[in-house]
Amino acid sequence: MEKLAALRHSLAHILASALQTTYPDKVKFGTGPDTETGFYYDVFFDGVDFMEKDLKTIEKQMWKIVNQNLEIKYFEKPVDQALAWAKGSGQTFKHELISDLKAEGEKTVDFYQIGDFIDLCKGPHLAHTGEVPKGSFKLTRIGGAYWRASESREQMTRVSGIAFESEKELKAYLDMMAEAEKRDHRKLGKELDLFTFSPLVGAGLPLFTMRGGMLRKKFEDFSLSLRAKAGFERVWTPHITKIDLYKTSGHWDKFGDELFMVESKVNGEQFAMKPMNCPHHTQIYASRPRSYRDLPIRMMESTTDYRDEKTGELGGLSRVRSLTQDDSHVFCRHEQIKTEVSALANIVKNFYSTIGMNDLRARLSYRDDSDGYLGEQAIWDEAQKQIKELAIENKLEFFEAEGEAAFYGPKIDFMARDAIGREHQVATIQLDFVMPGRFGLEFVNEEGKKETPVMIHHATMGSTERFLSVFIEHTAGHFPFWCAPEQIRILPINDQISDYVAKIEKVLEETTLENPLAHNDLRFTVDTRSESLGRKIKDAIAMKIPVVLILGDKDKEEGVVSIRLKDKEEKVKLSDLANYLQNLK
RNA sequence: GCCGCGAUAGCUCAGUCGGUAGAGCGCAUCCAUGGUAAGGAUGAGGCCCCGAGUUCAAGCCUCGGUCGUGGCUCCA
Repeated sequence: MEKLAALRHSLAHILASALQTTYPDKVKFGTGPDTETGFYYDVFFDGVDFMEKDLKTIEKQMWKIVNQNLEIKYFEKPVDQALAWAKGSGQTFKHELISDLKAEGEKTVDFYQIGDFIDLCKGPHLAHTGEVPKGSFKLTRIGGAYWRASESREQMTRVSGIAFESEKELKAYLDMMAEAEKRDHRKLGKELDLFTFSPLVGAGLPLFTMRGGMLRKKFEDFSLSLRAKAGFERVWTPHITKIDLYKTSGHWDKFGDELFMVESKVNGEQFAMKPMNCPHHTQIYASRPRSYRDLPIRMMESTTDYRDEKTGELGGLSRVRSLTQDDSHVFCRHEQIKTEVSALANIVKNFYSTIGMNDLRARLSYRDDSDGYLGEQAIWDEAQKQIKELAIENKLEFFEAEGEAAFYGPKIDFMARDAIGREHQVATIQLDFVMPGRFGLEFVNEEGKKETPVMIHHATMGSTERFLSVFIEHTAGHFPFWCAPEQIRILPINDQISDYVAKIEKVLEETTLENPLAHNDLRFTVDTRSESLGRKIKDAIAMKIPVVLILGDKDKEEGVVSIRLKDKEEKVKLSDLANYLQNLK
């Protein structure tokens, strides 16, 4: 790993050196670290339009440096000399970095030199540029990046590359990326006719087609049914609200800019489109006096929220402005937290193992020292301690992350690994000791005294839209039988067997699946187009229909249907067809 | 929101020097009635994203907007 880091680190310097040679006096360098897959360098181009097509030239120049097998020389400079160097060479960003080092009390600064190119850096580095293995790296893209990751600072150009220890590994990575591109849910959404966007409707506002609508419904129903079994009851809340609700909850201060506003034409009254549901749910809780005997109270909903996300952040279904949450809230006593969180963790495990995403990790998301969190530190400390205990008790594979908490409490965020090894954040369980107090929620305890309940927030899929983007890419659009919008397609070979087709259709119509996931009537179509069988099969495969029934004269004579699944073909007797379908996964 | 890139038929895309537009697939009609990944013929289909500007003339050049996209920042 150390070796790989040195390689990538050195490549960042070689990249910078190549840029320096190609654009003398026109580049100012920011920082150039190694990354999980390669390296990048943030540079400021002065009067140069650096374009994607220029990457090839730079890459060639980099290989030139590699082939010269230059020594990568380490030396130290006293901090003031380093500052003088930065000033003299016009490297204003480097100057800023060195100034900060000086302010931190550093006496000397580490440098590495490749040929004429000097850069401050801690290393590690290769000893010579010639150690870069043949075919081990590639410049991939350019993008924008803020200097020091701050929106208020200069825009740099980030030149990124990928690098591995061998050409073979590089190729494997490129293959993985190509596979990811093939599975891109935006592409599949179009090809499989699942969802669309319209410029007339607006950015980040997906429209689900008939097929996509069915897919959504299957998952929303599944999520609701799992929670119903755990004692959750359905509520319903309106999509707009007076902003007072969010002023009370704290969302107004934190997310006010991202609220869509609606104004009454009658009296000018302002309403906000709801960006989340917890505050509404508190008002259901608050609608009547609650006794400790009523707790825990478990509410669930599958409902659409609206967030005015910055346009640059929208993308496919991953980040939208209308997002549907399979949202749940538990109101309970402190001593009930364990049981409730465990039940929710089980729902999450059950949901993801059922759909074949078994590789789940939990991220325990804690607060950091920054502002913007509500509630006292002592309460947070207790909540974070509990979260960790719960993760251990529930045997979750977890890691801890500071600065990832919600503003009202710590979270257990679940990350699922998909079929090509990428991790996606999906479910969440959040402890909230803040919001109930802000809304003055209470219940009467055994002694007749008032107590404040704890709130537990949970979403199994997170947002339906984002979840579907993950699931589409996980399955590459090969949906399991239970949720496929079109489960079965019948392909008659000619027009003369329509009586036999009708017979099969009747069987399908009369079959109700008993599988709890697919508890419903079968969704099937008949391809009656006057096309060749080859064509019909090709089209059915293109649409990734899980079960294709081929019917011709021979099948009719034998009283069978020819079934074509993704990976096998078989013949099934007409009398066994219903049973066969019951057992499909 | 910021830094780039892009938008041409339903889809994927080509369009040279500024001179009013093309392919493949899909679609429609007809023929062919077929056995496991493209049968044949014919035809329809264009506000070249929108709005200004430059020009005798704009798909092409300039500016603004919309939408998409690669990054950054943000994410209840």
